[in-house]
Amino acid sequence: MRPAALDWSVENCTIARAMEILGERWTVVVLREVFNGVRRFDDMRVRTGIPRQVLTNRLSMLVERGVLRREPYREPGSRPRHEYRLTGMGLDLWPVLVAVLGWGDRYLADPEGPPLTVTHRDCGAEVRAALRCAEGHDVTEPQDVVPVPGPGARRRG
Amino acid sequence: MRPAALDWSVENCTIARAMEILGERWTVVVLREVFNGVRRFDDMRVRTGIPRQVLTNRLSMLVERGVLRREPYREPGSRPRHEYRLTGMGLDLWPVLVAVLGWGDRYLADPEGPPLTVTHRDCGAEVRAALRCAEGHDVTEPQDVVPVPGPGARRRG
DNA sequence: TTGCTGAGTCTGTCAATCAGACCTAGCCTG
DNA sequence: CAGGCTAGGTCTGATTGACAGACTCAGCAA
Repeated sequence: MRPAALDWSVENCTIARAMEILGERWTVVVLREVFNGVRRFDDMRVRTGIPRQVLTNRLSMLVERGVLRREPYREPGSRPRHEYRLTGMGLDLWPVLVAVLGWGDRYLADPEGPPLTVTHRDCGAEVRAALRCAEGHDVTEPQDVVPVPGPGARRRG
Repeated sequence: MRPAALDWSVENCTIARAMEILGERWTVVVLREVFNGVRRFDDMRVRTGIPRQVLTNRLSMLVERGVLRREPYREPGSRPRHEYRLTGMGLDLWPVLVAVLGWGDRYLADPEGPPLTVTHRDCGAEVRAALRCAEGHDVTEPQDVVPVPGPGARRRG
């Protein structure tokens, strides 16, 4: 059976566009750091082992794309510096990070368990990414999700 | 304030491990194709424009890592071939793909809207990735999620 | 004046990406 | 059974990116 997807163009696919930002080796690791509250160049570098040049590139790319912003700050007794903080666009990446974390925890963790969990501030219970439809139904089986062309779909030329 | 994360090692971080698989330029795009039902080498290549060599590499990497499997099939009147299908581990990437799609749709879509939506098979309503805690509370604000060291956490040496 | 520190830049090496040409197994047609 | 077609690749060479290690630079402090 010929997949229906073959009739539709992928030139404006938003997954591809998102992966142009997120799809470089270290980008998501940098975002993990920022979500964890690590906001300064050298802290990130020491923790992650990312080469300086690459970290510089990734951070400026993320600033340029609007995911992070540079925020000046000044600690008493040192000169003014800046740190990297999430913008609204960046904060909205939480579900992506949590989804990746959940998958990694399930298939790639060491036997003793994952090194990090995310919890709900109010009740302390573990937070996970779940799929839900606009009608409020939970979607647990992958087979229950059907991709369909959206408003911006274009036929292939 | 010094971030607590600095005390913890990241060597066994499951996000980093997941991104070793997902974090290459084309991997997620390949997965998007497979989730959309496009399972054959040439269909993918024509649709995505991925260079042959790279597509070969990505597919065999994904097979090797257990995300895809090669399935032989035979269409009447042609020789036996094989196609790529998701394993259980691969199917569990749905929440990741949907989360990326949701973010991309929100910030990177063309004005006329996203080219693809995912819907619930039963009711046809749009499916989105949401965060929920184990107690069943919905988590809508990024600030309501708190990262804490998990069972596999190691102090930094 | 010299030194320290956070946040870089510069340089050279090595690996990955990419485009484009070439190859190959099995089927089909003449 | 020779030749062609096609899906699914290899091979080759040019460009880009990752990486390590050394160097730079601004401002504070001794």
